[in-house]
Amino acid sequence: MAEPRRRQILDALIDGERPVNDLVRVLGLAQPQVSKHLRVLREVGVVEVRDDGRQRLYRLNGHALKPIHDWVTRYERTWSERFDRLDAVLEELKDEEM
Amino acid sequence: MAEPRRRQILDALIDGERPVNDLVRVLGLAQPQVSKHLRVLREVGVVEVRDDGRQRLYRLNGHALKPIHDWVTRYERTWSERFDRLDAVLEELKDEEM
DNA sequence: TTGGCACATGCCCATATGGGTATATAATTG
DNA sequence: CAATTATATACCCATATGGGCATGTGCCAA
Repeated sequence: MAEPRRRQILDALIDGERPVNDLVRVLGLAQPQVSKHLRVLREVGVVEVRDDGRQRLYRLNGHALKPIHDWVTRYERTWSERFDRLDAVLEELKDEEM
Repeated sequence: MAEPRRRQILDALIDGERPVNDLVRVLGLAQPQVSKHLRVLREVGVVEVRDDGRQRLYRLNGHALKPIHDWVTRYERTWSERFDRLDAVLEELKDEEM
């Protein structure tokens, strides 16, 4: 997922399934390389395939991204103002204990 | 950030700044390698340093993780039930238009 | 059934990456 | 000032990674 190309692929799939050739055009990369990236994404489970005649339609499986989301979210408090009020409250509680 | 060791470092810093040697112990890796990882993290801006005598205290800068968070969050709808109700509403609106 | 698509796989190569060891530098202590 | 501690940097090396090219395989159309 650190790979720019792979993120490009996911971004391209965000609103529906697409055949490989579409992605080849989007990435401006040769077909074999795209297939290779797709293989990796498949193995990680972030995309899924469906055979359709001689095409293979790839689609997202965002579920596989949840762990990443969960991980970064642990750090959200370090930038989000959403937690400022909460922090204040906790601070008050701490004071009351003393 | 794809690097497990680097995530370990961030996890170790999550509740406060720490000198390099602490991280060396946490990672169970030699000091130079840890310093190298820290350098990378520093260059990306996800950690910051502060000199303290002959120690260097590293701390998180979660702000640099926001882009990652924002990116994965775009995919949240593909797994989160949070959007199910919203999807239903949009579906209804669509029907009304017709 | 033969030719042409759409796609996957195998192989090669250059570069990037991460770990290991030795060493340099700055601050501290005696 | 010498020795020691904390950290960074420089090199080296093995492996991983990504792209390019050639080729294999399944499916469809004529």
